[in-house]
Amino acid sequence: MTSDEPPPSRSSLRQERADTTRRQLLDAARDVFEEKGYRATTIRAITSRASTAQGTFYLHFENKEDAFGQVLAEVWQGMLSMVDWEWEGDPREITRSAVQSVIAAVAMHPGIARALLEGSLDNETIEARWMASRAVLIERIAELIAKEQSAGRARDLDPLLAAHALGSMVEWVALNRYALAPERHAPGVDAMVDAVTDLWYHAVYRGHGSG
Amino acid sequence: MTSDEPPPSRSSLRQERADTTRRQLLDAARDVFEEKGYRATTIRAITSRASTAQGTFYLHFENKEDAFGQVLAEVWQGMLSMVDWEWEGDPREITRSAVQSVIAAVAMHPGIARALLEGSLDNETIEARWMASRAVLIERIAELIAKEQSAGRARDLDPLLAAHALGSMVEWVALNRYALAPERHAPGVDAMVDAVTDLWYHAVYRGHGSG
Amino acid sequence: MTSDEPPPSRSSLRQERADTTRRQLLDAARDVFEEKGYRATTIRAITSRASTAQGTFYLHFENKEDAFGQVLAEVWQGMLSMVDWEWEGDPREITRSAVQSVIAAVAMHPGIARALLEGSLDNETIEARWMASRAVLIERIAELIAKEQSAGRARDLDPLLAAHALGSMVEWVALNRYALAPERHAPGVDAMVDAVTDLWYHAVYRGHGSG
Amino acid sequence: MTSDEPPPSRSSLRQERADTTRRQLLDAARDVFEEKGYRATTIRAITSRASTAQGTFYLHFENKEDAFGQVLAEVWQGMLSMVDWEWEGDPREITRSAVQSVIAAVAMHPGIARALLEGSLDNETIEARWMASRAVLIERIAELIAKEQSAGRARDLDPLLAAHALGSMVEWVALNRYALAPERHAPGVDAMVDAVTDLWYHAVYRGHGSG
DNA sequence: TATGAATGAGTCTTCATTCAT
DNA sequence: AATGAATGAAGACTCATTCAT
Repeated sequence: MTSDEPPPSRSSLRQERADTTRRQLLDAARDVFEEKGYRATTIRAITSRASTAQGTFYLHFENKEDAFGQVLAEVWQGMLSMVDWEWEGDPREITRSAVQSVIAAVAMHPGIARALLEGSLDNETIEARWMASRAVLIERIAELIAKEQSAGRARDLDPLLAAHALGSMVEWVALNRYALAPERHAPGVDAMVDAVTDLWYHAVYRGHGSG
Repeated sequence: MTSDEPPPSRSSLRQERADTTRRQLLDAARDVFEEKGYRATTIRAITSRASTAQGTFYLHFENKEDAFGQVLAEVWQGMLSMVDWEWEGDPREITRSAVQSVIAAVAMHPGIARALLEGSLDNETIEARWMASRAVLIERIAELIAKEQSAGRARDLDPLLAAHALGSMVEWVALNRYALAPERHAPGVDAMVDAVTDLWYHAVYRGHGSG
Repeated sequence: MTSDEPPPSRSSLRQERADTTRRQLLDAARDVFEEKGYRATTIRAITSRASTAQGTFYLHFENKEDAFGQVLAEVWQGMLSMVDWEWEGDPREITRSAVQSVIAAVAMHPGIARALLEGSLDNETIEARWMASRAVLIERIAELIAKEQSAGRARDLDPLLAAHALGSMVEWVALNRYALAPERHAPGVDAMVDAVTDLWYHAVYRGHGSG
Repeated sequence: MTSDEPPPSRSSLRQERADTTRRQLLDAARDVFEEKGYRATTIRAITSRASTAQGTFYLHFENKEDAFGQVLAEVWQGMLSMVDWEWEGDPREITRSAVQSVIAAVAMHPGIARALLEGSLDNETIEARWMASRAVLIERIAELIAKEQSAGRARDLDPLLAAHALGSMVEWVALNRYALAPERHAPGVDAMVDAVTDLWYHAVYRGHGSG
């Protein structure tokens, strides 16, 4: 009682309960989206896995789209932190780190990545969110290219168009190899990262002797 | 048509009718898929546009997936013929032609391209077909790279992995820019083709002075 | 076969079937609306009573509102034909006939009348339909009053306002006595008609000695 | 308030709190019923407007029906006091006053009036309350008519039936014009009151020359 | 071959009410 | 007295597919 923590108020206890429920729902949602994809995921499946009444879902989310958004935010959180590249240092390493981040993120949550694709085709809000997210990434790539051009290291190409193309390359390679047709025995993440990094590097950087 | 043909048997007449109906359905299906996408397309919408009864659809197609497959076969036909690149000549021109083919094909049938993506996420058969189709394309790219390597023009890289990455780049750029979010004021096809070709070329070919 | 009737075409046979189904649904809808009112009536209740699948309902009606509209049209049909008064003859008889028509119509289908009231409060389309229907009736009453004024028989009063008030009187008496609170032992239709007619007559017509 | 009162006991303080809460809820309920009508009013909307938890509602009311009843009691209170006509004086003025009271009451709380109608169709208890309330009013009208008949002023008609009809006329005119379809450019309250009064008067009172 | 009426499974969402704290 | 999280029942509507004619 003399400690600097306030006694747990009535509301904080309830809050704790609510948070638990919310977490159960969010975890369940993540799992179901991962397994079933966006459209095939039903509210009932989520609440059922979370051992909750259906109505409880709507206490914590507006609707399926909202729940997916929150699941994405969490997974994205991890992905974005990975994407928080070091922009300083060896160009090749920077490139590699960027490529690695994206591919690893998709490889880690292939079902969610696939659901994102599916959700975007089904729901304009999800599409808009994703496109906005992509735009940020591409913008950063464009900035990197521009900076390297200023330093005389990168070739003379339109930074934004190049960023679009290179970002697309990484993204689609990742989605195709790890989120679509996952039955194929894809090459390991590392080999893929190496190959893509190599292409990216030579596409952007100038004169490297013989390659 | 005048006399040297046997009088059309009853069955051939019937066959002719059936072919007409089939064609109407196929045209209608193509249009509706283009407009609505895969999931949003209903059998009723197709038969309605074809001025046919709903049941008639099932005389000519097994189900929606089958109809989409047949639509795709026709459109693909056109797309693949465009992809029938000239593999001889100036490497840069070969590259450009390949890039151009893919982007133009998507730009010409954006709705179908989007529906293909959507259908693949919804239906394993469609996904498998697409993946098979992709594999052919990628295989050809890999062969091209290998050949250029033999000729000493291309750098030393894994042809298949590189083909995957480069094919993905072109494909996803095309889909993103022309089939998804088409409201964005995308750069013209030509500018995009130039930019992608340039990246591809420098990524693959060796030593080009300063770039 | 030699008669002038065409042999029943395939479609007419099917049409007949469809008409039967439609009739079953319409009858069922009328009964359920009559029993349960507007809101409490569910599609399932209707199709269940009609021994039909739920989907079949939507083959014949757009939705509940539409079905109610069609039920109303039939019942209304009967009511309107009753309301197709003779506008010539003894003023008192005209008045009586009008009053009688409305009250009898409600007394004959009290549940539907109640459902109409309920539906109007729930659904703007239904409300609009009813209001339009009322407007016609009131307009006719107003015309009658105006005519009687021209003939020097009716008092000098605003025909439209009077029509509103008198129409409301009949309508609400009917609804209250026969559609709401039907548990009360209401006076017989005839006594009510007499009383209302008498009030109406004296309210409108001029100088009748002592009454 | 200053000193001659005993110090408020803990329970009376609590009571005071409760009364405040109750009042907030009642005010909120009145406002929401007025705005949304009976069915569309949710407990959540009421407690939300009252800045109260949902559970609190059930400490003060049994359910929605009960809350509406209490709201009605308050509003009715006001309405009934208006209906506390002067039963002495010029017959025409008495009539006018009665008509005016009803119409003004509805015009003052159109939403509540509409909700009453709606609630009556939804809930037997509300319907019974209303019917009981109506009965009192009609009874008084009947008494007035009987009295006027004794005085030789009113015509020879069944007082109760006439009261039903005349009460209905006023009530339904008011509800229609001011609580339902309020978008119509209704005639002003005064014009309507005049017209209805005029009809009522001539319907009931005897021999007034030419009108 | 063509018809089109019939089927019925499947899903989101709202809301009055309860109850542990 | 107050809280507010949790409950779970209830209902409209779509659509791929079948089948008797």
